[in-house]
Amino acid sequence: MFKPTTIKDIAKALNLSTSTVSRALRGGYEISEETKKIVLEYAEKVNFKRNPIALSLKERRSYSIGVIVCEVANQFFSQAIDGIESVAYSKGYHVIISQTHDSYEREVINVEHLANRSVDGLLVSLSAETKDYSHLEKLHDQGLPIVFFDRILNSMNTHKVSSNNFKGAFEATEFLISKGCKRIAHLANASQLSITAERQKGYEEALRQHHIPIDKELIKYCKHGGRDQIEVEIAVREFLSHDNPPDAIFVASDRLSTGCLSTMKKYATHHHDILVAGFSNSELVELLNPSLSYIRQPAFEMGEKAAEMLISIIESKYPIEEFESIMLDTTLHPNGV
Amino acid sequence: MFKPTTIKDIAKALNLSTSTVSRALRGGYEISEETKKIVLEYAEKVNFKRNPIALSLKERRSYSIGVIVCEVANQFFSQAIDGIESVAYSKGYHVIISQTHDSYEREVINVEHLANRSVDGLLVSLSAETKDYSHLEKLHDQGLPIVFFDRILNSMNTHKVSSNNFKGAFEATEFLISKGCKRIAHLANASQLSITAERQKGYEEALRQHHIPIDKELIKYCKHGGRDQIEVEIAVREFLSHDNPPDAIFVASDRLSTGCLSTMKKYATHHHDILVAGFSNSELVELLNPSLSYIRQPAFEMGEKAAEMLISIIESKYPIEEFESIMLDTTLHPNGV
DNA sequence: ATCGATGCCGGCATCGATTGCGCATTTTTT
DNA sequence: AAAAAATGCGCAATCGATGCCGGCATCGAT
Repeated sequence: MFKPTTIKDIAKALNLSTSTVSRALRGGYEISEETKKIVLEYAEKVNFKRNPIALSLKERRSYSIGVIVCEVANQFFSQAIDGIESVAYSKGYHVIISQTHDSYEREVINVEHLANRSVDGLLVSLSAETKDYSHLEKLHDQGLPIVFFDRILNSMNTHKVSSNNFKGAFEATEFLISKGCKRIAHLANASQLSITAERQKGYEEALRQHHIPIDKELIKYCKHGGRDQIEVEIAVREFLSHDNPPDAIFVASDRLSTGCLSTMKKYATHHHDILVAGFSNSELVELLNPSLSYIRQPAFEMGEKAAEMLISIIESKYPIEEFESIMLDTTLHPNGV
Repeated sequence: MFKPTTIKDIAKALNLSTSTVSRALRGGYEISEETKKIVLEYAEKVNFKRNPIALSLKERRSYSIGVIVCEVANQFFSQAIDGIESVAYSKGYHVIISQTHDSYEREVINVEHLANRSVDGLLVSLSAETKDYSHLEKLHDQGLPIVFFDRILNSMNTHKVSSNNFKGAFEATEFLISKGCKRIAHLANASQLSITAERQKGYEEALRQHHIPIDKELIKYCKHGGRDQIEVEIAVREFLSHDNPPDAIFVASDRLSTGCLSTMKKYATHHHDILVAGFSNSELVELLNPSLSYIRQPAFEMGEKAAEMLISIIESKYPIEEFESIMLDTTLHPNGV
């Protein structure tokens, strides 16, 4: 069937040994200019490409990095992936993308799959459901380079890239307060995620500084990250049907933001009275109705940084001792009213 | 660094040969139950996983399939990828995703990259810029299985999956006519794409059947598929500033649809007088303002079908002679007015 | 008792590319 | 002119897993 030319074919055709061909093809300090020219020309002619799989076996590495995200349909992640790819390609690495759909089982399967010597390192943003991290810790202990981005595992000693979630949440909440809102609800992601805790702290701190009491009934978590629309819908409808309903909602993530708006449009007759601000990297935000004030994360840059860090670990000669945590700033985009 | 246990390590530890261990690990009809048990237990204990790279080298295949799309941020493609993955995983294949960003150069690089014996087959949706298909034809001639979906290359003799673009376009245009529109513009994708031609035919046929003259000035192509927002903006602004401007726009693809709406919101003071209908698989469509009537493609199913077809070619013992072209129906979702 | 049949397992080559070592020549040095 | 150095290239091992072939023992049959 599909059978590309190998170094052996060239050797046979040119009546040389495979070693000579191999050396002629790369550097080749020990090969005469003449032979080198013959080999290179012939290789070009038969469109020779070295077999990366054979190389991986020999070199015990694959020049590819694995990316674990909840889903590529999420614009934050697709932008981050663009950043990852731009760095990876420029350094000669493949990128293999794997989606967890915020499921713990899928995360375990995908991580094991990728780790098994087919990637040189892993870029991970945790699934919303994940509470047990042993699948990652085991691999990391065995020496597989791992860098976290966005949804971080604080307890693991490695590089991490995140955005300033506390500040982003704080600014968004303060913006809602500045618009006169007094009862601000918080629609949050799964409680075990790093981003959830950080964003909730920012939200609470803003309320505190403006002397607005924190009402636990106005904070709801989506433990599957809004994997099913219904999960978001239930939470938002509880807000809406509250005896003393909120006059604003601060939403902690992309998927939840749009889910929240859909629900409001569907069920709230008076939805223009409720301001919504949330994290979103969607390019369609400005076209939404009800409108959404949004906090944007520098997804592309986060991807770039994470990929650079991972590749630096992979290519480091010695075990890394000192690990970095990078935090990038978000931007607030007010909208509506 | 990262060094997983190999079959050799097990052999040494158990004082057996590698062949025995190998056979004990899989079926092993020639190995005594006793040795088999010892090997399996030890393998389990040291968490042995066979090295897929070594296997790929030996078997001359990788159990992975490559997917070439313009970008994963596009919901149509991310949904198609979900379909592809669901089939691929269930049959034991990896999925490697590669983005062209509608650039011809990137397509060539990515295709070559994947083809080089690291994938067993390719699932391709052409880039908007691509006019020369030799990079794909060469590989196909060499025997690499290729299946097209969505953006098809008609001249290549292989399986193809598309949606009924003609019918979808026809219905959307007819819908606009039924709403009383008389001057319906068409914002199209790159002219060499299969979907562009099919959708344009549907549009023109609807006009013809309703005795509306076809005005070539009301048809504009985006030859980079709307890779840059500015490309769409220029086209739409030309529509808007026309002496006799359109009262509706039929848009041929997802990215163009949203780009069109943005531009209208930005520049058209009277944008509510212009109806817009277009292809879109975005989950946010219902929340858009200006509103959009949309044609939805069965992206997930298209991905499933394409993956099934590709895997059937890969696993077929004999060269396939008869190729299929599958066409799935779209659905129209009217909105606004 | 000898031969054949089986059961169980090890040796070796293989997939494609790389590389240390070593063997020829040729060129340079003394 | 003889010794030393340099040049150009081939042999064989290696990476991990597999599978053909062949060896050795045990058993039953003739």
